[in-house]
Amino acid sequence: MAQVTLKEIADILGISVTTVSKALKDYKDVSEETKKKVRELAKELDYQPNAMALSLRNQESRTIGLIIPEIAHHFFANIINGIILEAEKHGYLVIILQSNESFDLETKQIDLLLNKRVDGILMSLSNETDSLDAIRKIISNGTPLVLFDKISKMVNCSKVIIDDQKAAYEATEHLIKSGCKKIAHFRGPLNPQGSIDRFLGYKRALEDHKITYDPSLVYICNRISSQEGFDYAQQVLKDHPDVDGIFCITDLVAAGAMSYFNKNGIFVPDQISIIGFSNWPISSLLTPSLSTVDQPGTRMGKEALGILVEEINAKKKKEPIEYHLIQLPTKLIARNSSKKS
Amino acid sequence: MAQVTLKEIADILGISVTTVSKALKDYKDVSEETKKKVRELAKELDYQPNAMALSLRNQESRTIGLIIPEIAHHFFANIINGIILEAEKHGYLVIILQSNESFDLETKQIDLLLNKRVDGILMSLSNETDSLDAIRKIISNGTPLVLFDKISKMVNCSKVIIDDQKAAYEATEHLIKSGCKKIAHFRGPLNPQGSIDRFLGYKRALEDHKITYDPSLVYICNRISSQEGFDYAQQVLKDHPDVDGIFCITDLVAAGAMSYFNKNGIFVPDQISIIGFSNWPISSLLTPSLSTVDQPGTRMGKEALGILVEEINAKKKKEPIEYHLIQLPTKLIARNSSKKS
DNA sequence: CTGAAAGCGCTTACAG
DNA sequence: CTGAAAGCGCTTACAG
Repeated sequence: MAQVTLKEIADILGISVTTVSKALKDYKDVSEETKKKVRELAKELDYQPNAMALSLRNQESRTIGLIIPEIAHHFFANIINGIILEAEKHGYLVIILQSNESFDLETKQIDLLLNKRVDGILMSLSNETDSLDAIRKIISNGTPLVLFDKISKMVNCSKVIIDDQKAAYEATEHLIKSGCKKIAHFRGPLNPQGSIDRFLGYKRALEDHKITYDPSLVYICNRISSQEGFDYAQQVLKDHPDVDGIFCITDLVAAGAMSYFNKNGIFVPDQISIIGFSNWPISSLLTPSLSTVDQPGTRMGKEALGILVEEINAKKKKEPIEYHLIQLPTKLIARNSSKKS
Repeated sequence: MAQVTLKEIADILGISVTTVSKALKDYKDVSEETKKKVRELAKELDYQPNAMALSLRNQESRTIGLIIPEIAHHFFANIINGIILEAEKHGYLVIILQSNESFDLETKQIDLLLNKRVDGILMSLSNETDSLDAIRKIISNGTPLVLFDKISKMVNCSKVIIDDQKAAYEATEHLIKSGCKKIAHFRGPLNPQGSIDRFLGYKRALEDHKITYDPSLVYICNRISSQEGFDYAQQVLKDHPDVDGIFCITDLVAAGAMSYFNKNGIFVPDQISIIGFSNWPISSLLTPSLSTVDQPGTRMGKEALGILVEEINAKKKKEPIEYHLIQLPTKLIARNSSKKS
């Protein structure tokens, strides 16, 4: 059977829709007796307010939109987890869209969400994103927006990120302190801020420890794949036979590199130390176990959603909105892949 | 600025809302001249129909709901990927909820989606789900429902699954053919159908190859974690020093087991062969690379969504709905962890 | 204490 | 060819 409406309850009870509505919302100007009758019947018929009607009437959809480059990705999956968890607490539902690192898709998806009249949007940018017009449209349209992880500094809104530069600095410093003298970096693409910041952290750590930065030790992983890690492992040995440490943009790349070394009798960490980034669940199970940097994905999701809800509420009350920039702490996890004996 | 409405366009042009609406929908009873004027202004003002109003008017939300036990899980993440991809093609948005393997949460989430008046629901059951009342409510409510992966045979609706029994049979047979004589099974919890079916496939493969089934070789991983794999690896060696093969419910469990063996100088595959399940992205990078069974996650998501949309359309046209049971093929992936020399 | 009316933004059967 | 009216299911200011 279809869902019950206020009108049906009103008809059965022989009263008006208005009174039913008010009774259910516990208005003080309805008699206790009427309230009781209404409540009982509503319960019996399992009345549930129609969300479509509520949205239109209240001008809020109680839904927020999320655009993310990739769902099947450990870190993002954790962020989604945090967002959904927190959204449920605040009574929001989450529509998820995947940009697949495509700028065109991302642009279309912004329109989809805007048309859907979501109450707010959470976004992590694709690597391809070069124009910010679509994103600025969200803001000029009056829809609260919070950027997380893959952000652009050029957009004026709240942001939740990790301190990539500091995290990368610590990872690189960890290799240095464990005895590495010549450290390569398998970095991410040139465009995304996070990839730039990790590179800068790497570079700064070298300089602070009086190791000359050598651009030929930096390899670009455009797809951030294990295959690239595998291939560059071979390449870096050819280019620099005396390399003794690698800082990889991601655990996946690090795992690919390690797999090459394992297959070719090069001992990790004795000959080459490796550290990754992200702390994938399986990283501790690699042989040797992979050192890495833990990123608080779930927490990032929760924080981003929390700020978004704040801004939605401020907008409703027509209060001014203050933008936040939150940097979440990361944690270095030293395992066996960087333990020089 | 807020979004433009039909009324605003009508006012500017000095015509009625009705005509604007019809012009935009290219009704034949509107003059070309009017249509042109309306279209141009609509474009200029970037008019986008209000989805809330459309939903209420058309009695469809163009939104479907998805309830899944866990998002941060490789296989499920791929399924979500497939669902979202396909949904976008059909013009549907997807609201995702995570049951976290909790029956209570799952029940609440069903209500949330029903209240939201989603056009259809996609679900994979939690391990805890023992009562099917909430799920049957979806059906009696008239909302199309498709179950995938973790299903219950007791619910009368369409289902998309893999043939777990066959896949497990093949995995076990692969170990037998590679020379294993005494094969343990690190199985999943007792309740979920998939876990039962994989166990049955294991058992049947043994019997078909004249290996006596020994219940003491079966260990239950209630949380399906790598830690359980690690612990049971130690345990099985103690209980059965001559065990020479393990079929694990999941790659994660297998990785845990392999990590124990690697740490304790037990050679995989020479002493013990291991095969997992699911083909996690990192499984090929383990040392030795992990044999496994590939499950078509993305395809499963696409199929499930395709069927759901069919049923939504059939319902709209008041056509009878025919339930499908789709079994997707899996693929055995033999790698080094099961290669006896 | 109760309810008729207006309105959220659309669509469409109907009248002119 | 155009537009007034009704209606999707609610809420709330207002009248009685």
